[in-house]
Amino acid sequence: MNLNIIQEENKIKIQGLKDFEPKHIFECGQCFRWKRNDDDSYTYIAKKKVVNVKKEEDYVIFTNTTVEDFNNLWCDYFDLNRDYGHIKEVLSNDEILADATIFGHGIRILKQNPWEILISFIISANNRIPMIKKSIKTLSEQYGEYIGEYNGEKYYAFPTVEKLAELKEEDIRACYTGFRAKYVLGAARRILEQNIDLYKIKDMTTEEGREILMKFSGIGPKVADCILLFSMDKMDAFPIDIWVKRVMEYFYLKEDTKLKDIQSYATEKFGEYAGIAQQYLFYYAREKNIGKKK
DNA sequence: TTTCAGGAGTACG
DNA sequence: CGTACTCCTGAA
Repeated sequence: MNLNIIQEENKIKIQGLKDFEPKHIFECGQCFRWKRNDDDSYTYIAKKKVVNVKKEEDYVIFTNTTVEDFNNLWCDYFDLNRDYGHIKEVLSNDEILADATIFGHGIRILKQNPWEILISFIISANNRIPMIKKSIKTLSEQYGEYIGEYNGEKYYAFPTVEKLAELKEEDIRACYTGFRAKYVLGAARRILEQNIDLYKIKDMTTEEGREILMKFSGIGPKVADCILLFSMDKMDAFPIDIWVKRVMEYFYLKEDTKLKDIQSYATEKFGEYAGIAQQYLFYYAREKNIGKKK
């Protein structure tokens, strides 16, 4: 992408960034820690940095960062080297996706941290987004490293594997994780004790990765696919949550289709971009309340 | 005011 | 395959 980067004090303005809409990116179900501010900007912490992102007309403004960090960190994090325009064009051969990609035109898949995503999506099981956010926020505030303040809000890193592994189940339960506390603790201890390198899963096939992840107690097919898609570059992983199930049944399949059958239908239809299609469909379904019974 | 249904994937029977 | 798990929201 040909970008024009303008540096101003502690912020940089990027001109010509296509297919980038903060609301679409942060509210399509892939992340839980970006905080929406009153001015429609979003603030977040990653790699021990707090950054604020805002769209203003043709500019995307990154505040509290440098050109260096943008190039080394955020460029990759926001998947800026992937041509979403092309992907949308391919997906638009399907009539439904043609609509969904227009509706969520600024969606990008963030390249998030595998450990944080693994725990976050264990917490997401059978849970609602506001509660998931609350759990992760509390866990970070209690057990993560303090990084800094932005706009009056304190920001903490996500707790390390070691830190979570040494806690008691009640400590984790106190962070509103409910029955998932034992899964969170179990995952941390298992990774530590068996010296599991989550980054190695990136080099495996999606199928192999899914198999490994599902060996964790608390990780089923949906959570495994979220981890693969959101932190391991597996763009063909197709997580089926209640919204995706609804939207797939509403537009393509009959009611009460088995998850396995939805899965294989999506793989066949959307192929290597199934995961990206999933994001457009999820956002479309959730914002428009599609398929939900009254 | 209090009560209770609704919502969400996974483990386990 | 059916059922329990957890706890906040919002309607009754």
